[in-house]
Amino acid sequence: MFGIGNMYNKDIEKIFNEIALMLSLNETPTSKFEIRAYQKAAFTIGTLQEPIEDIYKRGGAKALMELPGIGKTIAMHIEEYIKTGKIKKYEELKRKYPINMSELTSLTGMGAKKAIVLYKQLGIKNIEDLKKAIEEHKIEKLEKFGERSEDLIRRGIEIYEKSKGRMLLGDVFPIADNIVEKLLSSGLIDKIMVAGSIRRMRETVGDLDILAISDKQTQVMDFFISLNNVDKIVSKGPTKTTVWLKDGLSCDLRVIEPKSFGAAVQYFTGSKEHNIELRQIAISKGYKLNEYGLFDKRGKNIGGSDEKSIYEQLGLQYIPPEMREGRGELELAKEHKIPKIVELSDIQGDLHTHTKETDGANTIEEMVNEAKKLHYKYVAITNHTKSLKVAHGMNDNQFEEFFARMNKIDFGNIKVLKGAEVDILENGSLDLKDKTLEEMDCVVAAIHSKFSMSEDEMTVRVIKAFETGLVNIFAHPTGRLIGMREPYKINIEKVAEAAERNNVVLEINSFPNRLDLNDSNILLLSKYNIKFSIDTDSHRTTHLYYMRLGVGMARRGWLTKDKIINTLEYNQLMKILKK
DNA sequence: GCCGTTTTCGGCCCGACTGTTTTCAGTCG
Repeated sequence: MFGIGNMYNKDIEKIFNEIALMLSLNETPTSKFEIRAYQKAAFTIGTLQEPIEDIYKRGGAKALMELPGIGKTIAMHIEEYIKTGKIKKYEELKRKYPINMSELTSLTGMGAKKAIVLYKQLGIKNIEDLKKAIEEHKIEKLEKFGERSEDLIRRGIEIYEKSKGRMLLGDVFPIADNIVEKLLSSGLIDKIMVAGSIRRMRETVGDLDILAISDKQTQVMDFFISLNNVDKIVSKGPTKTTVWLKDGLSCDLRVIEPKSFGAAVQYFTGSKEHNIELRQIAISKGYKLNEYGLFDKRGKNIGGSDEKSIYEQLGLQYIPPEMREGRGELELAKEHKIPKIVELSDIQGDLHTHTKETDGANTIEEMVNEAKKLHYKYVAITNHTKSLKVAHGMNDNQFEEFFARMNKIDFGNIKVLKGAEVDILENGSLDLKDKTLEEMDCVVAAIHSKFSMSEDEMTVRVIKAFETGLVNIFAHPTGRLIGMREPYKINIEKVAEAAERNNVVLEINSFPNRLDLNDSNILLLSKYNIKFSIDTDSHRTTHLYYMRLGVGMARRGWLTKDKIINTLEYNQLMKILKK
């Protein structure tokens, strides 16, 4: 599932996006829409829940054509790629423009047209070439480029290299909070809100979108660019100012009129795909929707101050930001069938945490106290087991001793569950004696070694572990680390089937670089009758606050409270955890 | 190139800001 198979999706998505970019170079009146068609097809493929070759194998080109935005021509391209590994149309365009288009256009301010000017004038094919040209100050001498362009491209490359364009959601939150706090402290702002992908809780964030109401536009913008976190001003106007932050992230501040605030919040929260669909619904009802409001046929403003009412006026149920990804949520909203998705306040405890005994930074007392501050009813302490030597994993005796010590501690008004994050060994057995595991309240099992097995081997390994009957929760099921490590190859659907049979709960790990399962995994598995647990995998007290990230993933995966075991009261939870 | 309870042809989301210019194309979200 996450192995070779999904690579086709990524490759084809990239190829279609590149075709779109290259088509934009010799734009004729009709090709503008051809460009859009390829972009739309790329989006569809990029968000598919299963390998595209599976769809093709199942129903051929006909099945492909049932996907949104994919017609005869594009289906043929996909077929060609699956059969030959190549797409003729792409190869031809590539011969004409032999440059790394997706890499170059990922730079801020760089689109296809500028990229091709650089190629034709200086032979620049990729970011490496571009870096050299900048060092030699060749860019500023080009027509249509100036000193400022060169400067912005230089900074764009730095940011690209630092973060490959996006930062982890968990890293961006504090940055956003800090800016909001400072802006509010200026006393110039009546209302402020962070929109964009951070509001939708995407696992990585490309930039910050902050919206504010103020009658002192110029002063607000001047205050904004004077913040000490601002590295460079990209653009500055009365309604929109863009800066680069020292953290390596770009940040937009928009000052909005009160009567347009809801429309702006809706618009800048996105996603782009959601908004396009929403505008089409507006058009079908004879309205026009933009970031200033909702307008009727005569251009009369009929809404916009309040985000919720925009959805209502379009005959739609309100859609939580995390669901706004163009994945069918608008159809549900039309039928008023948007599920009541889980909220952070539903969470009653954390079932995956570590202490000093292994690789945690805090004592059990410190961890439990912090959990109490969050008003949790319970917390499970789940230290590593002996095979994980780097984390000082404990053996059976050490667990016995640790649990004996726990028995003597008065934790007060919170239940502290005895547990472990037990390694699933290469052969699918668990890293502790059955007896030790049987005595625990909460056994979390995980893969920490031998990541490079084949998909079949890994799937069998995990299912074997489930079949011991001793596993409560399967932690970070795909093993990916965002920006660092690909998921191991595993058939996650077979794992879900086994989880269903063996009453194993799948984890939604909230750690910022894990977020595993992620939203697409969750949506893919929604057809199985399984439960999830949203845990932080905390290694210090501050990590307990990552819970909101995991809840964000769950919300993006449309999960309701009843699917998540750590929303239960203690007694109910223990029934589920019983072996 | 895709698509259809307005359509198998004629539509396809829309506005702000920039740079290098003298009226706008390119880029972004």
